[in-house]
Amino acid sequence: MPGTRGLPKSARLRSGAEFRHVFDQRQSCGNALFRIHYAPSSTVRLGMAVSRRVSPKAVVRNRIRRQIRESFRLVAPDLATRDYVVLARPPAASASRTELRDALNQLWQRLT
RNA sequence: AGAGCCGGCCAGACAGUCGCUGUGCCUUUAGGCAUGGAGGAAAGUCCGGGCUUCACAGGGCAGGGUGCCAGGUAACGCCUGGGGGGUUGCGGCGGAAGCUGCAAUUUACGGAAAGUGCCACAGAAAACACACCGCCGAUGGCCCGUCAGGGCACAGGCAAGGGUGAAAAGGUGCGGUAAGAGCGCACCGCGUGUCUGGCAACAGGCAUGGCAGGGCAAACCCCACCUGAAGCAAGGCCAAAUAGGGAUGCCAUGACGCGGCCCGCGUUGCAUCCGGGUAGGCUGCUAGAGGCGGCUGGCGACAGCCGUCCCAGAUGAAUGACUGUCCACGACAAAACCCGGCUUAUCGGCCGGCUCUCACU
Repeated sequence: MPGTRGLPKSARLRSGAEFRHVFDQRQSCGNALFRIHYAPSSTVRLGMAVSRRVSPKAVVRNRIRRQIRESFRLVAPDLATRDYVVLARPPAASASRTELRDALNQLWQRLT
């Protein structure tokens, strides 16, 4: 079923207001590497927050972002229709690819 | 073949599957097909431009920057070529001081006879130079001696030697002298003048002065030259919802408040239009001091001409994920308006040039 595992623009949070809305719900869960905030919505959407505080190097931040995107893309159809904001925490900067994936999958599992 | 230096280039490769994003086309509002999609430093933001808005008659000051000369460039604090100085090594000349050839390396390299300031420790003295040890004591003084002469080191002379220091009024040698001193002379160094060569920095020759004067200007400062400010979150355009502003019209010619009443003033309804402007969107946004190849000019940086190519354009922010195979097992690190430099980070590999060593013909 092609298309069901895509990640078009409509499936992403696009503005500061949308991010603020999710954070203001104060609903979240997390582990050592990530924290996921969520809020009710009509569709499943993703937002990412990987700040300079996680790592000053753009390369490292990009690597984390891409793992989040890919991980979300694969599980999105199984998730409840909500807006999610994945917040990276500083230890994520030194984690390996598989560690990042495992940590994310663990959190998605809890949210389904 | 190996080592060193310099310059240029590459930055795991290939295949499959699933994604993201720019453009074009087809179908249609969701897709399909084709094609493009991080760097040599994209980085640090240290300089220089373009572009944009604001400011601006002209001149000056302050502030900031640059600092041997010439050239290159849009411009530069960059680059190229040249000059001077320093350091090191190997030589040459000379009795020495010193001079000089080659190679490597280094240099913020205008001014210290405009002024101010600083120069620890050591040392007698650190700048109108000085006199601790020392040398002399010719001259004057004292003493001894019949004379010849000798002694003392009081006045005084000296700055050669010792010692201190990063640095002590140029160095070497000869003469000279009581001892000494550019006091005299030769050579070297330095200053001044002049001539020659060079666009110039500067170099060389000749003459001349016995010799001016410590260092620090990446201390203040002086001189010459340059310099308006802020940055794409610049700037331009479109523009909801809500609140508020302005204009016009309409209705009762109303209602409420101030007031004893009239006039008056304030508040209040509906519709249309206008301008400002927030969220948001569009633009700026990538064809350019552009890449590649060739020819010509130039020692070179670079320039001119011709041909050819189009080579990221995101915006809560794409350029990725997974699997397999192979190898020299993959570093530093990712655009955010665009260029030119500088600086810093970096696993490896390829190509060219020069020098040295070894081997072979």
